[in-house]
Amino acid sequence: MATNRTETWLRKLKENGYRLTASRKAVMEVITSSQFVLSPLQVYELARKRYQKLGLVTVYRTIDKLVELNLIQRVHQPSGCQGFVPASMGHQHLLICTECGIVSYFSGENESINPLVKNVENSSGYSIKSHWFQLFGICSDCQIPQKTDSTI
Amino acid sequence: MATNRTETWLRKLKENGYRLTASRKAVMEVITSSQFVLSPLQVYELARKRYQKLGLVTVYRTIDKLVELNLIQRVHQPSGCQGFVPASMGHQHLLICTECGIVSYFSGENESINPLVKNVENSSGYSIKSHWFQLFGICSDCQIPQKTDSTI
DNA sequence: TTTTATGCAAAGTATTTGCACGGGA
DNA sequence: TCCCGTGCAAATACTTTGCATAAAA
Repeated sequence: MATNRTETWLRKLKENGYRLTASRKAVMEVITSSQFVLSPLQVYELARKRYQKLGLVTVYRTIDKLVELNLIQRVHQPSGCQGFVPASMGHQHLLICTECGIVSYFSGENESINPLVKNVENSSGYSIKSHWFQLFGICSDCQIPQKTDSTI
Repeated sequence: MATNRTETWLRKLKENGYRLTASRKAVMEVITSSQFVLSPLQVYELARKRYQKLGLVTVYRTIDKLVELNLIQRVHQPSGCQGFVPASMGHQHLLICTECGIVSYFSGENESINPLVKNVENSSGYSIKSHWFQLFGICSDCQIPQKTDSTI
């Protein structure tokens, strides 16, 4: 079942002259509907449940396109950076649970980050183009000892 | 020539029961004396100028040890995360020039980041364990059009 | 002398490319 | 029909492991 987000994505693909194929649909639906960081291999395994003939290579190629269209983003973590999540709308930052891997977004530009960036810009002489800000922690569900595992 | 930092590193290696070898010295001196993010392969190439017999495998193994001893840290960038720089003392953040790759450090905890982290912690219910904050921009040297390239 | 560290070769992973076929538009 | 997209196989990184030798302590 395609979510609203998938619809949007499919439209955006079309707008950019890409074809709508079963493979792409399967890959998009998997990433769209996941709250967790997924590696290409995980995407492949999950998407094959929706479209048996899918190949891993196509997953890589589709991921490239989705990144290019700014529909998904690569997530960097201490454990590696081969994971992807849907791109947040506007500029948002990631909050990642190191227990279950669930990802949420937050923003905090004006109040805190922008002034700091300005400070650094002034004192360093750099022209600052972008920033990364990510938080790692334990989500409320994972703080309850009994419930540590998760499904995608 | 060994810098002061290299001396410190060699001492720390010794303290932790590791042997001081020509290979390790070469690797450490290269990373210590570079202002730039270096990949294992780059470290290998540079360190071989100091110690011809060095093997790439030893570079990987030495990097592991240096990370473990908290003497170097992995740097995450949009282009990938196989680079390393000396670990900053205390908790600092990275400012990376996307033109020449030079890395510098800044701090900005109390004034801005801590309150934001607290906010997110309260509103999300997460127990936040760590954060990443990195800035990307163009350093003052690279802002002068004539001088864009760099050497390591 | 003892034991760690090294370098080489080989084995794993992860990702990309070449190419003929299949399926969207 | 036309041509993009696909899957397979192979190629290419990148990194780790096994093992006999070299070298630090």
